[in-house]
Amino acid sequence: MPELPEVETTCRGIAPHVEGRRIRTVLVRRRQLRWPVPREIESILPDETIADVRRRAKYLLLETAPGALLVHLGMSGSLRVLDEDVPPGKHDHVDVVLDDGHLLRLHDPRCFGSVLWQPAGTTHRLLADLGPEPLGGDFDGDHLWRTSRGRKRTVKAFIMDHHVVVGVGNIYASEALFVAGIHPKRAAGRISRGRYRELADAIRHTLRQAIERGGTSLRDFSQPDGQPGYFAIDLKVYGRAGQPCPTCGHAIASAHIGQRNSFWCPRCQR
DNA sequence: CTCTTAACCTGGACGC
DNA sequence: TGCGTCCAGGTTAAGA
Repeated sequence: MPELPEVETTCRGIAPHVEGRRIRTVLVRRRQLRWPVPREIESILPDETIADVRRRAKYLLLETAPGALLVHLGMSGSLRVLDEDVPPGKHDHVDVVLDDGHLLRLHDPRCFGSVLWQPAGTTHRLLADLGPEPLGGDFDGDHLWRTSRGRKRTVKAFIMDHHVVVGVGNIYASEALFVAGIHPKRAAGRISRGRYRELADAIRHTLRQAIERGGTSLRDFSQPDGQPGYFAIDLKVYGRAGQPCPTCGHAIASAHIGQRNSFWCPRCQR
């Protein structure tokens, strides 16, 4: 389920438990995830200290001296900190065992997540061509406007393209377009600068709000029960086909846009 | 270069 | 209850 807010919440949730901790071992129970889990992490990481945990796009980076362990949660992944004697379940694919009796455990039923290795001083190829962070200083409406000139694809597909901006998943794409009043099927290259400024504001606002929710409803990442870090945001249009628009009452429409389920208000979004 | 499509893998919901 | 079908919030490589 992770979109950017969930990944950010996971990052904040695990950081206090793993930063400064030394890695004892890395246990890979299932190597075939989205990509094969590289074997070098099991030999390189033991005895290394996790200096920092950070997020880039939807990747979590656990920084150590020889390099960074990259974790992507895919569609169904979650990370939690557990006592090292908690027995693994069916979909607990990777453990990073720490020196304090805890471990960081990757759980991922659909196996779309990934665990990768990025040697120090290098950039993993999957991170090399990413666009700006939506909550960072390099992202604004002018960036969207400039990048979209001449593009004919739908604006929804455009903002979900992480060469354009990272971290805007299917849910928040629909939500942000609703907030900005832009129809998701409009051609990206035919939207004005002013409206892209509104859209950039809407993307930032929607993501920030979800992260705040995540923070306040954040469950303890070191507890073994319950789902860590996921939270129900009050979505205005996503998943609400046929229900009244919160603004005007018109029925919310839905359709697949580029194979992804999309929701919008036909009256409020043009 | 731009855009679309298929594919990775598993589980849950739903209809018969 | 059992089985088939469809769907899922991500992302990439390949092909048009």
